[in-house]
Amino acid sequence: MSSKTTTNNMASGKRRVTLKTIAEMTGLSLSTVSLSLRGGTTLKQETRDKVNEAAKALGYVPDRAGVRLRTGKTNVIALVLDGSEDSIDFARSMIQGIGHAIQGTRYHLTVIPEFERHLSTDTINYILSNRTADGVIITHTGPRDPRVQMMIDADFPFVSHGRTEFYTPHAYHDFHSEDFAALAVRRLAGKGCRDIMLVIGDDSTTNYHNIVTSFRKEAARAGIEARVLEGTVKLSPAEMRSVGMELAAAGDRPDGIVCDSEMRTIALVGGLTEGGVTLGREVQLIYKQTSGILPTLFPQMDSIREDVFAAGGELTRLLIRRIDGVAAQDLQTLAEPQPHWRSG
Amino acid sequence: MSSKTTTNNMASGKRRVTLKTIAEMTGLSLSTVSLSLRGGTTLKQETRDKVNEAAKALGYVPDRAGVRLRTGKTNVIALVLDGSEDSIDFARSMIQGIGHAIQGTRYHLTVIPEFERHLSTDTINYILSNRTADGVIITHTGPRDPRVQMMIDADFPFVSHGRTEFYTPHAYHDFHSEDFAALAVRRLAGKGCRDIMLVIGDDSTTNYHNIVTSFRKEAARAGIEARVLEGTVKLSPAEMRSVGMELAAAGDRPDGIVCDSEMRTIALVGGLTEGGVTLGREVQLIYKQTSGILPTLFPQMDSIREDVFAAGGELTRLLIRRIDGVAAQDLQTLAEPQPHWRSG
DNA sequence: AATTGTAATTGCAACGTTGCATCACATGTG
DNA sequence: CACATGTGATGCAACGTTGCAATTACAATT
Repeated sequence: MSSKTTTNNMASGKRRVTLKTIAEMTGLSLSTVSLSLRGGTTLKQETRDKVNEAAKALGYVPDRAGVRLRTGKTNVIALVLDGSEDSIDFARSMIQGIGHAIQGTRYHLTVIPEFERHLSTDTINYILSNRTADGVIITHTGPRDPRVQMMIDADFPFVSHGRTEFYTPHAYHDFHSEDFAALAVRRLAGKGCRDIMLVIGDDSTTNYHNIVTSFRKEAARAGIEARVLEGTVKLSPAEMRSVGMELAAAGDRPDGIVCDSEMRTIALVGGLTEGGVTLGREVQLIYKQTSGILPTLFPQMDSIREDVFAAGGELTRLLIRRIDGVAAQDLQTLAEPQPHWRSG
Repeated sequence: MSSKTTTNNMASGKRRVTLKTIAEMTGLSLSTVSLSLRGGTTLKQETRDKVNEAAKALGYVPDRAGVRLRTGKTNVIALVLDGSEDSIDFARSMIQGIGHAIQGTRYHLTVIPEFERHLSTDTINYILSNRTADGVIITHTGPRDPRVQMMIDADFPFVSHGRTEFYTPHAYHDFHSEDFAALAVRRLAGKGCRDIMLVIGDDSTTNYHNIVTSFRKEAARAGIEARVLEGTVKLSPAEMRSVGMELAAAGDRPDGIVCDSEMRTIALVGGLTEGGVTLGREVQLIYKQTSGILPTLFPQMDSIREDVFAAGGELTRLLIRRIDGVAAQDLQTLAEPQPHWRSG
């Protein structure tokens, strides 16, 4: 139809399909095509059909750079990936969850790994100044997390896996750690434990405080002894293992243990076993489970599960709504712990 | 200084720093600033200093959308994340490795999780047609991987974690599986094993074939019996566990086992142990280790390590050089397995 | 004084998109 | 008939960047 090709570089085979291509094909103007594709209601139905048809036939997909330059929207969400190894396969599950929730949307996921312990705002700062993404997901949130503070101040959309103590509300999705601790304590008490111990690591997170508090409260309510073994976050697996051995040998050995991390559970169980303790007999142990590996390894042991895949999905949905302007206080959800009791 | 503000939207506090900002500040033209920042050699040294100074003072960072629109370069590399769970923490290590190698470059990382088994070219197709990234990293490569074929055909920069059997060379970084198998067999033979078994999963990967072949060859050379337990990829951990129990009870029980996956190792060891076998006594076992968890769990057991973090870094460096135009056949490297023998 | 040569700088168009302001045209109203 | 109204469609500028063609500045040569 068209007699003169404009500035097509036909050299490289097929040219990229843009609004212009559709315009040329339909005989409409570029503006009309653009308007139509975005659902302009002032257009004739016939026109809109024609455009949609051509777009589909040509396999048109809007150029991200063009949109981004014009609108400022990156259509990207960023995951700041904590370097901690406490939960096995946490990263994969989280990413899969986000990826699943992202399907069919215009969003892409970029992952920014964190190397130093997450006290730093460097990464967030980078994201904000580079306009890397429209929104951010952070994990392992602390009570007064400086990253949260920074994004609140900048009025930048984000959602945290974990709560904080800030007055200003922000979007979050969190594991209900209080219920986790309470469930675990009640279970141990129900099994006849009188002297239980909480083995817990990262005291920089809000969950740490939630768990400790709830653990103590629920033990008091059940009328049993409660101890907390803190500062295990700095211990290597080998060191954690010897902690287990020492515990096994100790005179005041607890008869029930709650462990908040899979890595520490593995090491601890290794040490206890080597120290001659039979788990489930002399000592009861309940751990927080996220990966599916531990149940394979310790099929007889009680656990309470956090579904990280689901968390990733929920975080994503919250974030997208936040980006779309929903108020932060309407975007706060908790995930209930899922107990997996093994015997009676 | 400037009397009339141009089109600044001073409403929202501070405006974005662009080339224009620097141009206004230095009194130079926009083109000059752009040229200077990209190291134009025809500029006076004085001018270049002035521009650099202003850029630093203002904290200028080039707008990705602008660059991308103009040049077609996305400055993004994409990782196609396989959904398999064989290697524990594979995803995290890989991403950390990539992230580390990316530091200081202009590249960002986007991760695209794969859900169905990786036979599909949908994801690659999406990346190619959307110009999502400048290059792609894929893992768990198969001998005639259709994804590789597709990217070769499209002449699109990529690097695979794993080799293929295609004639056309492509960039890869791979674990030296042949050496892994040979090392393991020799170790077992050296420990006195006469009847060894390879427990191996995903037969869709190239590594599968490499390992099986090398395992058989090396066993023949050592003059010992060699069996291969195939098709374990479809088994759940629980099923794998019972395989271990059956093996423990079998009359023709092997006296040495090589296992290629951490997940299967855990389940297998669980089953064998429950079946009454003492690892390291009646049966020797060597596994491929990637995560650091297994050594904690089985501190006395031999393993051969693949450093996935390092692999991620190497893949990234190869890919970037590929994007920069280096020939594919010059971008092929192998990682040597690192044996961790525990006793003598 | 005019010309040439070289070094340094700049204008312009384009990448693909969006949204506002405008326009063409047919239909209605006084 | 002049004018307003409404319906559809379009022109234009801008987002930030780059690379080429063109321009200027200025010294050196004729």
